[in-house]
Amino acid sequence: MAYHHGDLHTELLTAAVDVARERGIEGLSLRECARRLGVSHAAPYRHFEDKNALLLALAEQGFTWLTSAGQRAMEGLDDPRARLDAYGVAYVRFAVEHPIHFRLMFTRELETPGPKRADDAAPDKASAAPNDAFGLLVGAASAAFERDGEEALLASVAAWSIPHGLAMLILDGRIPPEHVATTEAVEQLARDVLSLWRNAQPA
Amino acid sequence: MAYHHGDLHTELLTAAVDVARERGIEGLSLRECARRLGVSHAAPYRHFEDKNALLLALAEQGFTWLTSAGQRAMEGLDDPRARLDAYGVAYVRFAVEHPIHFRLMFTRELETPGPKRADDAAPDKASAAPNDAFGLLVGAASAAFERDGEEALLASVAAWSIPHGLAMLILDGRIPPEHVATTEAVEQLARDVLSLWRNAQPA
DNA sequence: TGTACATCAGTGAACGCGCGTTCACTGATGTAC
DNA sequence: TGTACATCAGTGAACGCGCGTTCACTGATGTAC
Repeated sequence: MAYHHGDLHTELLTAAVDVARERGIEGLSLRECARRLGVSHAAPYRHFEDKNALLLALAEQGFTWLTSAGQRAMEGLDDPRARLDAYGVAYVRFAVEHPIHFRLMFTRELETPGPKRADDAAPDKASAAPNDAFGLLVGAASAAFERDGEEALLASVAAWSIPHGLAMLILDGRIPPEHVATTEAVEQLARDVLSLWRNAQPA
Repeated sequence: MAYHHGDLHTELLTAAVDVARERGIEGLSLRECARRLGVSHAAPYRHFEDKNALLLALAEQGFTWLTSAGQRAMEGLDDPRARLDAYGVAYVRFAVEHPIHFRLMFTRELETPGPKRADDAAPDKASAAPNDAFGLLVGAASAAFERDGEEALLASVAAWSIPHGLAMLILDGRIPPEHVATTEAVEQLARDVLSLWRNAQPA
């Protein structure tokens, strides 16, 4: 293997996901990633400022993937409610397929980079990726619930809660295994849950 | 202060919550808890077998509290849908008031004690506390959705997803602050979200 | 009431660990002429 | 085509850190007689 690695940046991202899947996100270390890639433990620092930067990069990648998965799912659908449900199903599927990314995306501390809490400048170089994903949701939700302005936000939160909650419950192992054994089963479960609420009667 | 501490067991639990609130669950260490209680760092081992045991105790405490909060919320209500909604609101409120407990309750690895994975005996001394909380939910959900048997589970998952998702989104800072500024605001938000779904039309 | 003793909850020194990060370095790569 | 040089991506030794856990110990507590 050459001295120069080729694409260590990208490989670090995927190695990090592998490690985190095996050991949990808390068990993830840069040194272990380097080890697996057959590279010295200082090498990652040529590609990421620090560990947090790598985690942030994964989160951003996750938001990008989620956005395109959502767009793909809603493609060709016209009915606003069908579109919203499709997004919800895609959301749950994304979480199940990319659990590390998903968790990282919602780990609050990652948002504002690092330990420079009381800093001055630090222009919050949060990426636009989360906003894209969220914007997509707001659009779909306000159309489906026929709300706008102030109420669009409420509709978005409502629309978001179901797939988010279901995704979290699945990732945390709270759903009986037979309902999450395959991707198809997961999608079916998500659809069933959504339709159960659609058919709910006002109290 | 006496040589004997009085009730170190209990105080360790509350100290752990304090530390975790400040530093995050990953930043929680037994040594820091001991430090804060003015006790040597070995003292906790008189009360908990290891760190994981303390975390488990907190999770169990959380389930107990959640169960009684749910029962209290549904007390005196007859309509099944009103009962389910009350449980949901209480659920979100509990998460906001006890975020550390809540997260610990759903951190999967905690369920089966410690590193004895390939062990033989280890009769899985998981407590009944989670089952109580879950049983309460299943009962409320199947009554509200008028499902039983196999479908009761689906109804439960559906009923669980909304408050769980909303709770997680709040804890992870994804809901605009004005909606979560006070306990009352949180309860109102939970009610609004639930009623939005109750009034949703079939697609 | 007093004494002997078992028990229990603390102490503090010590262990080994893996980690994040920095640093001066060196080998590889590619570009200007 | 060949050479000089800047740049960049690696290396490996070293730093300091806080942690979980164990151990032999000691001081306090309470009970039996």
